[in-house]
Amino acid sequence: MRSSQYLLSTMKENPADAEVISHKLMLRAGMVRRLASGLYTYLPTGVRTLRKVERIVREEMNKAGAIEVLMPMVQNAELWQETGRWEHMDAELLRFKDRHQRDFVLGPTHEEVITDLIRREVTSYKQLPLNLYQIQTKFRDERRPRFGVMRAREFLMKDAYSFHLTQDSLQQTYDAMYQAYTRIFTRLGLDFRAVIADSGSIGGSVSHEFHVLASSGEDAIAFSTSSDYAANIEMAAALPPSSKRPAASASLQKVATPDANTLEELAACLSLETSHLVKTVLVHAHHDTEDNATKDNSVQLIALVVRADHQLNHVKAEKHPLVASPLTLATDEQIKALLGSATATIGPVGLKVPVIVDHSAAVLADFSCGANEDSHQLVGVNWDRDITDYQQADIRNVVSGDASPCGSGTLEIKRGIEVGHIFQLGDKYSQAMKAGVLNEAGKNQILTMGCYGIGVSRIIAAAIEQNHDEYGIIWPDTIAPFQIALIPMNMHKSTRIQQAAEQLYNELTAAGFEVIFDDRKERPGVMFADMELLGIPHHIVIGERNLDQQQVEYKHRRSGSKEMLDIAQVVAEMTTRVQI
RNA sequence: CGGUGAUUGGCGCAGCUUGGUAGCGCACUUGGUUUGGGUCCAAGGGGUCGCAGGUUCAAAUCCUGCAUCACCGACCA
Repeated sequence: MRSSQYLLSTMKENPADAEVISHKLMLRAGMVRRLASGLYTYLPTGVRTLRKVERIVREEMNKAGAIEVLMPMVQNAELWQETGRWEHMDAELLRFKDRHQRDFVLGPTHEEVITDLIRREVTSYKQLPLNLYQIQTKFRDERRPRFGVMRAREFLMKDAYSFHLTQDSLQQTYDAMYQAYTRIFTRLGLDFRAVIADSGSIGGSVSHEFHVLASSGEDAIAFSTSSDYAANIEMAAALPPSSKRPAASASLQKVATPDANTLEELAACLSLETSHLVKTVLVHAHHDTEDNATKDNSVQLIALVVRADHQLNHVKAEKHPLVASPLTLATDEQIKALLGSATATIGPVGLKVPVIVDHSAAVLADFSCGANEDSHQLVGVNWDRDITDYQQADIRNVVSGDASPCGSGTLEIKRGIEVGHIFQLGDKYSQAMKAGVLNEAGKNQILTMGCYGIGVSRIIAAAIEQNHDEYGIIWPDTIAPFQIALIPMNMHKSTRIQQAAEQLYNELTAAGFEVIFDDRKERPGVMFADMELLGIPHHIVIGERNLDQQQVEYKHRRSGSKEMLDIAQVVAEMTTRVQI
């Protein structure tokens, strides 16, 4: 590609609304442009990288025995009503009507469509197992799109769905996908980890996420310092403390804390460590009957208590049998109905609702909590003496230094960008949609399913987060928009340079390399800066002074190392240097 | 969804307090100059000042409403 005939669209300055480095660089390098919140146009350079990521994903999926299909992005509401997700997925699901006033959604995922397909097409156990995938645009109406294509509303995803007669068969495909994902992210040149994950609203039991490690990541991951254990913090179990609760020594007192607005101020005001303070949250209780009204004030509440220096873990909390899922905070009106005033200063003493205490808060003695009265705090509080009816559970996030639940080492927390997620779904969708086949005994049997996603467009942002420097992007060879940048110095002044450049361009292109030939009438500094910003991994500079020795300069973008190459050897040298 | 802030040429910004013919840098066009790290000089082109309404002789500027965008939060006693 000749840059004079291409659309480079590079920018010197950072656009004001970009926050993370990948977003800034994608805009500056001319990979994407924002259309509206969470919606992006891919410019030619962006598309080239997108297609390369797609290619690697496709190759490895095919190799792992998956078969490509393509499903519609627009889906009819009936399917979503069948699985109940028309109601449950709520605001994230973009709904609209066609000209006949029929309801549709823009597909955020395709379990319903693929299950509908399979129940029609597959009738015998002999056709199983099957693993079908597509690479397609998804739309999720994110409450807060951000970080450019990292959390966009419209994005490119590889989603695969497998169908089985038995759990063993599902486990085999699941393992194969785990291996395929490992190969994909390795080929993409990413520093990643597979971690134990929550299956969330998709459903199912067993699940792993694949995270690219980066400080800008939105997820926290807990690692053991001395084993392979790695889990999303949502799932990392906090072991109960081994220490026993000390005996109560203080008496219960109420103190006024008028000026304390934060936990730290409160702790200082009471001369306590924040670890001797507990915080209490009121949430909705789980209803046995499904259609219980949840909007009136008669809703049942539950108090959740954790140490003030810990964080409540939503995922753990909503899995507790007493707690409503999804986790729903009590409204001011509901708190007022319970306590007589809409205070935010809540504590478990004297509460007329079930109390669930985190293990580490339950070993505190002589601690402090809210007095259920504005600006007042109880001190010298003790379990069993002051609060008799409560139960213990693990409802907090692990923190760095906690004992690892695998039994070996302590936990360390790092941040990650979720680029892949695999699930064992079980029969959640096949049961709801009656997707079964005839088994060997001639009986209808509901299928068991797995599903496997990769955020193709997100991978690009994640790769940049891990691969950049002060000059711009540093692409891994496998996903660079171009492999080689050919940079002639002052070509328009020298026919010698021009001839050498043209010849090299033809030779490299004929040898199958993807070359960006910077034939613009620009000064050298402009070309260097643009090619570095773009992140092209291999640069070849043709200059008058080296041409006398029949040499060109080779520069490696990542290492910055430079060396001279004989012009006749360039194609052979590139063959050994460019990774494919 | 809640809070905060922003919206002036393709990008980054000033001007608004105190109303009076819309400006700067980058980018773009033309000519010259320079040529191994974003040269320099000169001349140009390009803006319904987010939208609607109001106040006023006069609104980018003051007032009202709306829209869009960004950031923070959505465990906090």
